[in-house]
Formats: sequence, C-alpha cells, structure tokens
Amino acid sequence: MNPSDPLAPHKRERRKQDRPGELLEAALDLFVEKGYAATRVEEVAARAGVSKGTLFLYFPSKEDLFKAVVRVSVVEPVIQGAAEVANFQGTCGKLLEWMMLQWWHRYGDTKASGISKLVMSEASNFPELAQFYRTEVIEPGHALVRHVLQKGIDQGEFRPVNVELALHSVMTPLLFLVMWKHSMGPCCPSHEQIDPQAFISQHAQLLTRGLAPD
Amino acid sequence: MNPSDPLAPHKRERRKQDRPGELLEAALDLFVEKGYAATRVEEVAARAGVSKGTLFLYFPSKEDLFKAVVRVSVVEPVIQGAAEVANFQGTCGKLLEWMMLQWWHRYGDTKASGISKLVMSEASNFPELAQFYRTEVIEPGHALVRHVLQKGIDQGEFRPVNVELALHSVMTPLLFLVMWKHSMGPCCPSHEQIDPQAFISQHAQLLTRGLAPD
DNA sequence: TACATTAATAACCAATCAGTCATTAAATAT
DNA sequence: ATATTTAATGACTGATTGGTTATTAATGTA
Repeated sequence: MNPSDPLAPHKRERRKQDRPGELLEAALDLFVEKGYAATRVEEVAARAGVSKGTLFLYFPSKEDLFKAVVRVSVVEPVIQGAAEVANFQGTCGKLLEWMMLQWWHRYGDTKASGISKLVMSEASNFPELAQFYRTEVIEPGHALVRHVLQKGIDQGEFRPVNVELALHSVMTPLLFLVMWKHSMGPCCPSHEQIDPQAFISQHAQLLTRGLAPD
Repeated sequence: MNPSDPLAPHKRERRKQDRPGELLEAALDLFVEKGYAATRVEEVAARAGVSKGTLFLYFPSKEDLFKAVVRVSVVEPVIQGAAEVANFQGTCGKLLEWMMLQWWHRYGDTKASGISKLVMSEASNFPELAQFYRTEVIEPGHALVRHVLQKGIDQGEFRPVNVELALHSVMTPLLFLVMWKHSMGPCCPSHEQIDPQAFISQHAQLLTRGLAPD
C-alpha cells in the first residue's frame, strides 16, 4: 500500500498537547479569511488535520472556539507591545510616530489583525466579546497614547488640546489600515495600494505639527 | 370578530407599488442591526408586513436584496452631498472641516451609514459589491477631498504634502466614527461616548494646522 | 353577478451545518 | 501477550432556513 495514497484511511496520530494550538491556528486563518458565519467548523478541523469530532473534543462550541482565537491572537501582542514603550528616548512627537509604526509592523501587518476587524464586524452578535476586546485591547492602547499626549502637553511640546479627542486622531489611521487591509484592500487595483509606512509617517507628522504650540 | 385580534387571518392588502420600498426599508434595519448572515429573510418580510413568499416575488434572492439595499442607501446620499460642496465660501481648511461635519450629519449619523460598515465587514464574501462600493462611494469621496487638498496646496494655504496620503488623514476619522457607532459604541459605558462633532472639529483643526506652511 | 387576472400566502422541500455518540485504534500498563 | 484507557473518528441527528409552488383572495371588468 502506498502511504501517500489519498484514499488510504487516515493514520490516527494521538497528540493531545498540540491539538488546541493547531486548531486555533487553523481557525484564525479561516475566520479572518471568510468571517465567522461563513467558516464551517469542519473546515477548521480539516485544515488542522483532524476530524470535526476532534474539534469538539477541545472546544465545546464554535462560539467558544472563536472566543479562544480572539484571546490568544490579540491579548498577547498587546501586553508585549506596551512593555516596549517605556524605554524610548526622544520627543513625544517622535514617540507617537514610533508607537504607530511599531504597532503596524508588530500587529497591524499581521494575520492576527484580522481579528480586530472581525470583532468589530461581529460586535453586535457577540456583545460580551466586544466588551472583552474593549477592556483588554482598546483601553490599554488608549491609556498608552493618552499618557504620551498628556506628557507632551505638560512639557509644553503640545498645545493643551482635548486629550480624549486627540487620542482618536492618533488611533484612527491604524484602525483604517487594518480595516482596509482586510476588506477593501484585496479588491483594489494594485497600483493604488496604500503604503502604510508612508501614510503613518506623514499622518504622525501632520499631528505633531498640528499639536505644536503657536 | 375583533379586527385587531392577532390570531385573526391576515387581511391581504395588494400594494404592488409600495412593497419593494417597504422591504428595502425593513432589510436596511435588520442588516444594519444584525449583519447579513444573521438576518433571516422571513424576519425582513415580517417587519415589512408581508410573508416570506412575497419577498421573493420582488427580489430573486437574499443576496440580491442585500445588493439593492446597498444601492439605494448609499448611492443617493453620495451624489447629493457632492453637489453641495461647490458653493462653499472660505479657506480650504474651513472647507475641509465643513465637509467632514456635513458628511457626518447627512450620512454618518444616519441608519444608512451602517451599510458602509456592513459592506466592509462582508467585503470578502461579496467582492463585486465591494468593488461597486469602491467606485461609486469611496472614489467620488476621495476625488472631492483630493481636489480641496490640491487647491489648498496650489494656493499656498497648505504645504506640498503627499495628497494621496493626506486624503486618508481626512477620511479616516469619519470611517472611525461610523465603525464605532455600529460596533463598539453600543457596548460602551455612556459616560465615555465620543462627541462626533467635537472630535471632527478638533481633528480638522489639527490637520489644518499640520498642513500649514512654516 | 360572474369571470379573469394577479398579488399574496403558507405549507412544503432540499440543503446546510453545529453538535452527538457509538465505534475504532493508538498508547500504556499489567 | 493481554487488558485497559482514552484520543480520534465519521456516520448520524435535529434544527434552521433559503427558496418554491399550489392555493387563496383582492381587484377590476363586463
């Protein structure tokens, strides 16, 4: 018998340790690619190389699988990213630009960022999840930016603008890039793609100049 | 027999003219509220006061219904909005702010803006629709903003920044407000809601200052 | 009133799919 | 070797739902 015969019965590998991670990986791919409703749990199982029954051995339901994907894909990068901000040397304006660029190539330019888009898309169908995302992802990010803006104002580098609003002027292009990447981007002629680095840099400079005192 | 008896057999009203509009109205509500996959065509029909069969009398499929909703909800406001820009008096900076505020209270702060969120959410499942949205909605909007930015640069009111990038710095907060309104907003404590007017104004002023020559 | 037309209905069908469970076989213990 | 345990399977089920169609009734007309 040819061992690579596709009609041969599957060899049953027993690898309890690795299954959850492999299933989460597969689920991340498919959820990001097709959305929650349109991805079949059987597909997820198949991509992870197991049967549908096995998936339900490790996750009690499709919804729980989704929540698990959000947790591992999104919470990890956040806590790691926040740590790096502390040891930056430079003006607050430069720090903002650096944070934005850092965020992009550590998270935005990553498969995992599709989860942010997905959570927002499905917020009304999974309110608790949206809540979780808000407190665990959005709020920490806001706190970081708020702190830098306030410091800039206190040090006289920035005008005393409304920090709660300016916050969003910083976050907003990042959200836009993620949404674009995972929705309109793919159906856009390649010659008019956006260069994220260049956009973030120019936006950060517009903000820094806009925040500068007279 | 009590005419308001809920168990009474339905009176069959024949109103061929009005049905499509009523169905589109109901579909807009439900699609925005629950997303595409989660809204049942039977619900749409019920909200429009007809049976499911009647819906399929006017729209050949759920997907066609969705496309029709996008067309009527989104194309109309765009062409109307563009016309108003022509007769504005003031600096390009003021014009940008006015356009953004106008857009918000003519479209963003409207039920129809949920469609923008929905199209982006479902772009991968309806690529042709995303394409349509891009050419009919996004591109005209971009053209408008691009024109104002270029004029500002030509007149010396703005620095010669990269217009294709600056474009997004203008659009981005509007996208953010719409996404927020239809996803995270509803599950947010009311005391930390964003004031869209104030945010747009401050952002526009940051941009205008950021674009000003040295 | 009788008849023709067609808007509207509701019972029905077929396909899809999340979740279950009896069975199989890999690994481990005896 | 033999028995025991449990990871893995895949056929099955029940519920859901997009879409169809035979029937009903509202309207117009002669």
